[in-house]
Amino acid sequence: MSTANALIAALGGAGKRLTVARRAVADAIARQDGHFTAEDVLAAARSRQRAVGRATVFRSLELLADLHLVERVDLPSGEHAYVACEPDAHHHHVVCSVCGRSTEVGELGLGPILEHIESSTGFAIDSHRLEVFGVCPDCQAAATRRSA
Amino acid sequence: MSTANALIAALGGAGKRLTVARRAVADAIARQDGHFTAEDVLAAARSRQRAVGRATVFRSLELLADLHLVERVDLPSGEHAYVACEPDAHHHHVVCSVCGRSTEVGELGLGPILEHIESSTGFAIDSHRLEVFGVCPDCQAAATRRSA
DNA sequence: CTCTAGTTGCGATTGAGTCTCAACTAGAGT
DNA sequence: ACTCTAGTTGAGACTCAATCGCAACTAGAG
Repeated sequence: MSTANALIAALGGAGKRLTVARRAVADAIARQDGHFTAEDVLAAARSRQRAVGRATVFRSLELLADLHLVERVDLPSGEHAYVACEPDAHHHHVVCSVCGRSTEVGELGLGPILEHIESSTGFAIDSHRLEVFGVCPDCQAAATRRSA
Repeated sequence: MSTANALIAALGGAGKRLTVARRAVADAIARQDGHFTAEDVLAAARSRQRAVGRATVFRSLELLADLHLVERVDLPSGEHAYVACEPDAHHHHVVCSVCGRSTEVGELGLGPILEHIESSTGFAIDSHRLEVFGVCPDCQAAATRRSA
């Protein structure tokens, strides 16, 4: 599972200790498909006989979020979830509202739009969040099949 | 306070009863400047001797959100807040991270971007949320003054 | 004025997320 | 390999927003 290793390596690179608990969290995240909640990670770690304390999961998630290895997403339902993501470029997530899987999309020319907002409102914009929700190809196909 | 009346009128138009509790909630929302949390509304109603039950505030907020009279915003801190907004056009909010005041900005050519996402990912997009955080002109001025 | 479905609000409950603090350990130093 | 210590962990108590159940209430139709 290279993703878990990538997470772990990144932690090390940030001068953080590579503890067993963090490896367990990284591992749990790596095998999540799509978005996941803190509880998911907690349960995943627990079910793989490497239980991790609730507090630790939250702390690790916060740590990973700081390093931009995971990103926090607020689902339309109001739930707080996370998605693993590439740390490099600025990007956004498209979340499937049926299966929860998420896909990254790169920066897409939001820049000019933000500039426009800055100049028209006078705000000094320092962050933004674009969350897109829809139905992924798989679920669309499944839906079509079902209704046919 | 025309905003409160607008909210109330809209409720009536949607076939909902115009109860005292709802008027109180509408009133509380109308005098909020910027975003507010459910607790703010609760406290506001309470302090104006027209106390409203906690549950009722949440129900009313949900109702107003359904009618697009308020919109739910997730602050970077993870807090759930609401902002009053015009029900008409599609628009987004720019929230000041210092004072919390929010400004509406209209639709800004996000359409093409979403289409691009649809075609490149195959997702059938049904909703999106753009939240922009920055510092409003007033707070920028205040900050400049302080550091000068 | 009456009737009743839509609403309300109290209080209990849930549950995510935080905090405390003693015990533990990764990894640098020797 | 052994030691030392600051960073880290975890159990569980705790907080507090948010939800629920249900009996009482009331807006508004008839």
